[in-house]
Amino acid sequence: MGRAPCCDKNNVKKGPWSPEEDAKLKEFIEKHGTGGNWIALPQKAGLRRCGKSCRLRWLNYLRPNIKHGEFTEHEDRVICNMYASIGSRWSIIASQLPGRTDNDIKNYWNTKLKKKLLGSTVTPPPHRAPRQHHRPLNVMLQHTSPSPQATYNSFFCGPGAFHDPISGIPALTLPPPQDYMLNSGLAIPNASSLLHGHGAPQQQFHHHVVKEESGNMIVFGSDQCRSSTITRRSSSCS
DNA sequence: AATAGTCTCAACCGCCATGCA
DNA sequence: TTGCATGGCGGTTGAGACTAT
Repeated sequence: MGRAPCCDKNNVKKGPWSPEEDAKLKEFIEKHGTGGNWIALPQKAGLRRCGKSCRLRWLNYLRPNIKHGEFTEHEDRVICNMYASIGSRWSIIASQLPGRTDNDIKNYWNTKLKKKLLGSTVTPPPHRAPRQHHRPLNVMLQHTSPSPQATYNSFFCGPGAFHDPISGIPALTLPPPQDYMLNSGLAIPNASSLLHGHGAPQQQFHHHVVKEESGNMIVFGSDQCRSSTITRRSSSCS
């Protein structure tokens, strides 16, 4: 027996949302809220849409204070740093960028930022480990390879790791094995609260820490790479 | 101007966690 | 304790826009 569908797919409209549908959804939620039940919402709102689709549309597009368009340099840096630290946890990254959605950030990373970082000579990183979301970060990060950490290592530090296109030096390299506290105010201003938010006990954060020192960006915490720096100018994270 | 190739991003898919009966 | 319904998430897709030839 397969998994029950979340909605009657035959009676549900797919594809791009029309302005009328947008208006209906927005008006309904502004009047009544979501009612804590997205599955029932489309029927109540008179929409022939899947509840998940409504949720996504609201969160990614209709919700107030959504920011669209160009990412700022600061946002770029936050995304780079957090990706280096926690991997593709887009919702967590999005929580650090008010007005940005996880979908937005994910798209931005996949289409622009990643290319900026990797240049054209590097093979893409291996696939993530099977997803372990909703798990405490510290557990995830200490998990067996390929973990986000391993993924990150091979991504940024392994053979073919990306280099500064101008100087040719490794763009992100790492010091010898050592535990570091997640203490970079720049990297993840409230990473510890993120950990707590995921129910993790207070422990040292055994993972990469991205630090900025006088214009250089350094990532700490690998078990195979040495430290060095890159210039901000040549860093694609700028 | 036409066509092919590439890029962007909204939306969908399916998995997993959580809450509740 | 178990099973189901729902929420939330990350990965992927595909249509339309854009660019190159």
